[in-house]
Amino acid sequence: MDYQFKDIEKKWQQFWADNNTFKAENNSNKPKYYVLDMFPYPSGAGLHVGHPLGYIASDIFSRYKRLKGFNVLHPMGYDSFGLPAEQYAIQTGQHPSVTTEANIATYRRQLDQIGFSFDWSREVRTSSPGYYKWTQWIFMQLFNSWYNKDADKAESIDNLIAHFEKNGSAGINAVCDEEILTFSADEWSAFTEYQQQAELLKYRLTYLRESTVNWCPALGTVLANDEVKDGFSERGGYPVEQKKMMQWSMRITAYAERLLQGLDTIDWPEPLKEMQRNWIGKSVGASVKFSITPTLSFGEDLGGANYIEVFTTRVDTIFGVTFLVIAPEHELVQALTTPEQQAEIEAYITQTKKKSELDRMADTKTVSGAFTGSYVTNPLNGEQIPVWIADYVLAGYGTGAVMAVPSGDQRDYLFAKHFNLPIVPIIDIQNIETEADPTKDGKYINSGFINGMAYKEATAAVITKLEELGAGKAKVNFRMRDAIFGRQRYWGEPVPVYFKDGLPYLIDEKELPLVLPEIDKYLPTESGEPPLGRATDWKHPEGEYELSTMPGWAGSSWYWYRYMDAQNNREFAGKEAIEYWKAVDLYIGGSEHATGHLLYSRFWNKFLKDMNLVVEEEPFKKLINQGMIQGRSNFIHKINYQVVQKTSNPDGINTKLGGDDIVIVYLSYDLEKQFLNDKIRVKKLEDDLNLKYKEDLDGRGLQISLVNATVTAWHVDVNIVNNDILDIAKFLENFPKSKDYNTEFIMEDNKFTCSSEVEKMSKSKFNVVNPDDLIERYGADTLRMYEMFLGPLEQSKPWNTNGIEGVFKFLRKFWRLFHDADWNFNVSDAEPTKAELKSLHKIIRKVEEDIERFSFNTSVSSFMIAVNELTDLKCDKRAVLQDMVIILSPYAPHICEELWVLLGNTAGTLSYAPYPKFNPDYLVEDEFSYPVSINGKMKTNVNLSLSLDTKEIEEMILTNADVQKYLDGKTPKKVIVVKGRIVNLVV
RNA sequence: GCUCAGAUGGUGGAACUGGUAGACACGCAGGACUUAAAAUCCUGUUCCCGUUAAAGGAGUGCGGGUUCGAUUCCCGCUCUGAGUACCA
Repeated sequence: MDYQFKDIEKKWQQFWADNNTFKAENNSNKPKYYVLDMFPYPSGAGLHVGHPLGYIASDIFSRYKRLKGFNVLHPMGYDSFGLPAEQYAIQTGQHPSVTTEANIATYRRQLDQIGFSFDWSREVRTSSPGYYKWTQWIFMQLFNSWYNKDADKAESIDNLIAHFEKNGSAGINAVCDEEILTFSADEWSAFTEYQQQAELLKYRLTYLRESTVNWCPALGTVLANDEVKDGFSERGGYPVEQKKMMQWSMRITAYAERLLQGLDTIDWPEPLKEMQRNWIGKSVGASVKFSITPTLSFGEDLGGANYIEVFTTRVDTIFGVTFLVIAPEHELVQALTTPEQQAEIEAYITQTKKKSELDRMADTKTVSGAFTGSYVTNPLNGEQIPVWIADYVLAGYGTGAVMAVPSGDQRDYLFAKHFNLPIVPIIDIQNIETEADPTKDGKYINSGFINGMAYKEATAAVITKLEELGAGKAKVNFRMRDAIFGRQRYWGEPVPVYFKDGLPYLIDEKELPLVLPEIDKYLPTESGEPPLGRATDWKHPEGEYELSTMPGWAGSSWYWYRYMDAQNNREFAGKEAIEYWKAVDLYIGGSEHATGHLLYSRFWNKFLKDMNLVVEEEPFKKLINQGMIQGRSNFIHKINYQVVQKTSNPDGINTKLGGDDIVIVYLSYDLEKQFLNDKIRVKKLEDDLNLKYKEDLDGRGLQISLVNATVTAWHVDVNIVNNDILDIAKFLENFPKSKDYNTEFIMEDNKFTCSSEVEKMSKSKFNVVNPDDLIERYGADTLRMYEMFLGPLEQSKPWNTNGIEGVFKFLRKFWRLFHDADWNFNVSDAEPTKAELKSLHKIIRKVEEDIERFSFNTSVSSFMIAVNELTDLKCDKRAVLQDMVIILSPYAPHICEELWVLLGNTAGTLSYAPYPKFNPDYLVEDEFSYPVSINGKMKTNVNLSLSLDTKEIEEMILTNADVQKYLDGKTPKKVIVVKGRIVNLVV
């Protein structure tokens, strides 16, 4: 029979499901291998076309690893809490769980028909109570923990309480809020319950704090920094504003250093690691205190502080400081402002506030600021330094204050120039005539005791001096902020917390899961509380439950552990399962999760490790980014002509644009250039059109004019365009507009071509290609191989189905190797020939090498070469073909299962068949065709035995008649012979 | 601005540690089969010049360099994509 992909694929998908072919055991003599895909959010649009790319790659790898004798865990699930389902619920009143369920069904159907080897018995859904019970449980562990900097790990809050009871706050080195109390053991005991809990909250790894959040009024929720792009929400593109709110936060900053260090231990793409490094943003420097010049005559209260603390990465430039700049929001601004400067400062602050965050970011060129009137003292030379405020200093970074060194920092330089502040050079080789020079080379000048020193020495000396004076110390600063962990939304995990006297308490573990309550509407309450405020009975016996829910990243920050032991209802995953699978060996997914999911997951993993709940410090040993799939749009070109009034009126010729109601004229793209410049052809077309539509035109006294005609490109559905050639019949069928109007297609040779462009894939651009359609037309095996054939996995590429025919032809050709001319299955048991074995072993080695380096596109090409060779050799030997079936099976599993059984093997054994062993003996050659180049230019080939040594080769080449011809009697100056590779003659 | 990635025929792309640039596939052109079309098969296909096959020459974004030899290594630049953005 001919290759019937539909029957074959359905049959084997059913077989795999019925026989649990890909069920992984949590125990095996085989080595383990864990292949993870980023699980999808089940959106209403169905599986996004970008998804299969990574899934196919990971599936090929999983199937390959099984053949290689590994116990492979390859699970799939759904990140099923999220905004779109809730938006839909708001519009339709339908419960998000209903939509989610329906969408999951679609996803499952789509995934199944691609033939993935997932172990579905381990499926997870973040929105099912059986799953989010453990998300809530992990939240509780975080609540019950603090970060001990001395031990450099998280510890139980009970340890901290014990310490407080015994020693008070002394000797605690914790990552905590800035304002903590200092107290003795006795004082602690004397604290009320409320005071104790309030104090402990400042240490917990998840805590409540008033923070400035990205509030999105349109979505009615708070967004994480990585969900905001240029002041707009990433999802939906609604404006985002800054708002102060009581919020749950996660003390991810406690792990900043470990998150940074850990990057060096994992095999991830360098750009991705770089993104995380930038996000963490470690800078090594020093903090310096500039004491405020005493006796503030205007008598403001400084609140105990008599200094401004700055953070700098160039403490060596401290002698070049000529002013201090603090953020307009800095807490000392009011205190520092002198009465004379009051008006100016106030005006500046008002002006800054008016500017939105967006403007402030966009407008980096204009210099602005205001003088407070106060001065501080440089701790190293006692100089009086004016204090300014300016919005280029950010309140949220460092201490919100900088020491300005205009000679070395360009922004400070511009500021100094603008406000006429002094610029002092501090390094002998510095050139500061037109701009700042941040050099670290040269020797210091104008710099007190470090004059004459070099950078390293000077930095150390300054820090030592500052420490002596108590005016500063070495300090490391991170850009990363604690992660906000709350959404004012319904469709998320409820936070397992209730409030008593305004302080949060955990619910009892026995009460988990705290199930999402039913509500009447999915909108905030009239008083502006989150949707959970609508639930009746949303109360704990001791107090009110938390009304916000967890953010999207909560459920995805630990899901790979749930796969290890998905049915466990006593633990998030059993110890044995965790100790067996340990960590993910290969993770494939998009780089868009670089600073979200992938960072939060590493954070939770490190925390779980500190709690001795998991065994690995890093969750994803190797990670590969699949490239983004862009859209490839097609355009149909329409001629915009004019319709002219036949009889001119007194004002001359009356013209109007367009004539769609008479006839729409489309121009084949390949004709466009020559056509519009060809006056004769244009005139001919004009006459033709006027003749053809004469009746209609005459009736209205009109005439078509192609003078000054232009062409406009319109998006056309890529699904009715094949290799840029439009299917006109389908076009007329699909577009109502074309049906109701007369339509002309200007073309040659019956081919109407469209132009194309790469842009974002979207419905509005008619460039969405649904994998379902391709499977219908070519089958899953073709789709799988074609997606790999497109190019390197990591590279972004437009979704273009131009070459899919070639892959389909390849599979048919492969099928034909096993069949005779009448499509009868027919293989021979004869011994394979040398040439057949050579082809086979070439591909065995090549595919193995390619898969190991994730170069799937090159192995598809190699398969084609192998099948071409075997076809030419008319190979029908079982010994060769059976091995071919095994090595091709990870790529095209359905056709291979079918052939495997036709070859007489037991159904279902292919997935665990041993991978053929490569034997180099079959590839040994005894001759090589040496390319001979002269001065590096390839001229000719000479066949020589590989047993010859260099000297003999040289002789043979020089005496070769062909080579002599090229040498033209000259003797080469130099002869380079690389055995088995090349010969190069220098003349 | 900074950081990272990339640039090879008409198109997607190949070329492992410097060693025959353009594998494989699409498209295109020509041919076979067919009443015809589709499907299938065969041949050709980097460009220029030339042609009976030839023989030349140029060529991996641009300009230099190292080397017997560079798509590959080094320096400078241009463009494209991604991330990030007054980070002190």
